[in-house]
Amino acid sequence: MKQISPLYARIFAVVRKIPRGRVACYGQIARLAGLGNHARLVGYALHALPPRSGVPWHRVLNARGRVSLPGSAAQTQLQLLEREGVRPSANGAIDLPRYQWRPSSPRASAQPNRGLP
DNA sequence: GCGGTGACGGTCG
DNA sequence: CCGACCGCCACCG
Repeated sequence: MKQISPLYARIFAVVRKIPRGRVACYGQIARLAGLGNHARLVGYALHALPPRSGVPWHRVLNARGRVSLPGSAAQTQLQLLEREGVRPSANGAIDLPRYQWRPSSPRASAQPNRGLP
């Protein structure tokens, strides 16, 4: 049994809040977790995350809308995303402005997320 | 206690 | 659009 740091716990908590069919980038998670712009820590935390944690780690992408996992794990993540209705564009990247999760707009009343077919 | 590493982000070419 | 460089911080040996 490993004791996770409160920092990790906060990161995991934020990732858990990502709705289905929606994605978030590492920097966004870091900011929501109160880590500032230290997105690397989020990646590190997710790396230490066991597969059965119940955390939707597959909804976390980098700022380019690309999967950062090396090897076959990337395929797995893409498959999980596609299963939720999130599909990459022709160039292989996910349309962030289209799928990115918005916990709550600073300027509520405006959700530029329209465009879903 | 120190040094290297990494599921990143932003900038430059 | 893509690739390379640097910075930033926690974890591991």
